[in-house]
Amino acid sequence: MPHAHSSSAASSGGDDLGSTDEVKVFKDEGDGEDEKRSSENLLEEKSSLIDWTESEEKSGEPYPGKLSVKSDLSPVFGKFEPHPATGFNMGYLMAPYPYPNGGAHPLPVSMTGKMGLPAGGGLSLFCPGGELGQPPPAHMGIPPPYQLDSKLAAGLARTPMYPFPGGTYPYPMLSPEMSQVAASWHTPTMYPISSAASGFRSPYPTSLPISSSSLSSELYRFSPTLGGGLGLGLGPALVPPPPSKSDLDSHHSRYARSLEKGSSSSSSDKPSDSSANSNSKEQNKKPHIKKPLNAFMLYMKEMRAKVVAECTLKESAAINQILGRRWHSLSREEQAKYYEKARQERQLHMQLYPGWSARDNYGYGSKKKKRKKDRSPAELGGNNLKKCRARYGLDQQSQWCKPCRRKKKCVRYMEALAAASGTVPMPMATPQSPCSEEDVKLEEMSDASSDGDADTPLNSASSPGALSALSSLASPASEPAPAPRHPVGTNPRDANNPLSVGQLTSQSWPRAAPRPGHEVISVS
DNA sequence: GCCCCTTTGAAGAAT
DNA sequence: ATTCTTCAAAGGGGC
Repeated sequence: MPHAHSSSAASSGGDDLGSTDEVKVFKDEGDGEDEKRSSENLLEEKSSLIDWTESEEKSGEPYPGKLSVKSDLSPVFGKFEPHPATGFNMGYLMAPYPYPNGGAHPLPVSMTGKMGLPAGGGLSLFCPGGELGQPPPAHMGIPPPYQLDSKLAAGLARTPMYPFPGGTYPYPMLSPEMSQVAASWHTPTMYPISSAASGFRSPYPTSLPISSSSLSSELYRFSPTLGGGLGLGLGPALVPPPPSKSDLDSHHSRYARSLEKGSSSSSSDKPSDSSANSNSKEQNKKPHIKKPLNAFMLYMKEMRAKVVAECTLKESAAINQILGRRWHSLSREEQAKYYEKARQERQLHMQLYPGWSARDNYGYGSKKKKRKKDRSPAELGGNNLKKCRARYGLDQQSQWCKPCRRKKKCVRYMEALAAASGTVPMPMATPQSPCSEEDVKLEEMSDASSDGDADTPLNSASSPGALSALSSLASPASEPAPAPRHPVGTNPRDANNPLSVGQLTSQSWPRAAPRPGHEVISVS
């Protein structure tokens, strides 16, 4: 699997370009020692964050009613200042992290001119209003439950939400209001039992007896499709938007419908408990108890519409990249809110569906998804690479590049990469490059969703040459080798380290790690 | 209409 | 114990 490969490749050094999120955390660029230390601090802090919430839970206060701010805030977080708006958007190539040193400025607008990229003319920005990695100011509070029609959102004026002048960030990371916001954080849940039902302070006591009958009635009563029920005043995770067409396929709606049709089966029953003789179609429509949302999912759900409204992007894949970036730029407290939320979601889920297991959902759907390792290379994108090569007349040695995944010759990518790395612009910019601005933009949107990662050298250590070739462009040879991805005790898979940044098996595009003084830019 | 993409995190499966 | 895989949401896009 590319995941594993990329992991080893990263640790083997020399592929800064192939850096993924976690590499960024442990990246050794710039002030190697300091940043490494900062990265370690970040993980330590995040780990302690979870330990902290877990300890609260263990102490019998699953919902303490407050989410106090730790006093010993890490300098890491203090240093984490989301980078301000950049007028040069890499789209899929955007790095999700702010500059840990806090002193780096993003690519100045003037840079676009230096790179031969119009600042606002031919270069259409995905997010003209500002840098997408910006988390909302804490004082803006929690956005209301929204389910903006993306089309409608697209038509909205692109007024910058955070029209901060370049290089500035107008609000402190740890505003005094943050703790208030955190303190008032309700723990909305995606499950149709309201915290209001059992009290605010401890809505989901572990001792809460959940009988099938009572639970069923509760679920029916609070079904999202039944007019809100006790969902009033609750957050977006608990109060789904009015059912849309797509919602009809959602778990909530399916589940609600199943309840409405008849509560013949206990709501706590697993879906697999229903008749095995049902035809496949019906089976597919069986109540499907979905996994509880993790912290990032909750964050995504909440922030997606906002990002969509800010950007011209519509593709969820691109939006998710932005959200991932924002996620990493969130402050400790802001993330803590979502981790706490997610923890309670899990807790409630466990109570609602005691026998449920994540494996119950394996293969859910019309047909079981093929496991990636069982897929053929073609299924994993090999054909796409071939098609892409044919399309642009590239030779067999051609490698994907990001964001267009076409070839290293991609002018825009190389320019952006060179600019981001501070190196001399590449001599790759050939007139016959297929990457026109519009082309790149379109390709970003299409190619990114049309090929797998198995045959994506940039995403795989199977092509160290391509990686090193590109990384050499982004990284001066004098730079130290990347630090280990996962220092001892920081394995992101470690159950005790749910706050790990990135994922060992990240399927993300490798990103060019930002350097102090350079913003990772985007070509669109 | 199904599946992919893309993100992070959780959890189960596999090694 | 570690690594790998799947699934959560979302919706455009490919086939």
